[in-house]
Amino acid sequence: MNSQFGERIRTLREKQHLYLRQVAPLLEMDTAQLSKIEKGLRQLKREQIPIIAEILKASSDELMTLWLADQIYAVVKDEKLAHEAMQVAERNINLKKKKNK
Amino acid sequence: MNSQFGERIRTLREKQHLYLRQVAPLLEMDTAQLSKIEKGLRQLKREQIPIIAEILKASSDELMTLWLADQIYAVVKDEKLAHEAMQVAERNINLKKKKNK
DNA sequence: CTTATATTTGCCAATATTTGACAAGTCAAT
DNA sequence: ATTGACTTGTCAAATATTGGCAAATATAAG
Repeated sequence: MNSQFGERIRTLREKQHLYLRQVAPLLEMDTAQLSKIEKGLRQLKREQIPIIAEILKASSDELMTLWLADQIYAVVKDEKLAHEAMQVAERNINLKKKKNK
Repeated sequence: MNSQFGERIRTLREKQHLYLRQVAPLLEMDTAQLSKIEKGLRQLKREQIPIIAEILKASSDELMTLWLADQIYAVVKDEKLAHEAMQVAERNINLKKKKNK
C-alpha cells in the first residue's frame, strides 16, 4: 500500500469510466503526471483536491483525509517510534484545538 | 507550542549549563543555526539526533519521538481533518507492522 | 555609558527536493 | 501492424530548505 489517495482516485476514476486523458487536462497536467499521482509517485497539490473531488463526484473531505494520511505516512513509515510520535502529535493537535476555543 | 523538539533540547542544554557556542560546533553548525533549531525555525537533520542526545545526555528515542511528532504536526497543524488523517495513517502503520512479521 | 558575552534575526547564496514536460516504452485489443 | 490507454525514464525548471555571515538585541558588569 503505497498511496491510499492514489488508489482511491484511480478507483473513482474507473468507476466513472473516465480515462487519464480526460481527467488530466481538467487538472492542467498531462496523463503521465496523473498516472504517477495515482501510483503515489507524485503528490497532487493540496489545493487541487477539491477540484478532483468534483471531477470524480467524490467527497472532498474523504480525499483530503487520505491525502493527508499519505503525507503523515511518508514521515513515519520506516520509524520504529512511529506510534509514539503520532500519539504526541495528536496530543498537540488537541491542545491546539482547545486553545482556539 | 511551535516545536516540542526545540523546546526540549533547549531545556536539556540549559540543564547542562551549556551555551549554544559550546554545543553548535559539536553538531558542525554555528550558534545562529542551533538557535533557530531550538526555536523551531529550522529542522535538525534526522541523523544528528543521536549525536545531540549524547551531547545532552538525553534519550535518543525521546528526542526522535519529539522530532517526528514535529514533522507530523507540520503536515496537519492547520487541517480540520487532522484527526481523521492521523487515524488513517496509524492504521496503515499497523497494517505494515503486521505484514513485516 | 562602554564593553563583553549570549542569543537572535535578516539576508541571500548554496544545496536539495519536487515538479513539469516530453519522448519512448509496455500492454491489450483488433 | 495499428491504435489507444497507460507507464516509465530523463532532465531542466521551479520550489523549498539550509548554511553562513553580519548585524541586531539583550543582559550583565565595570
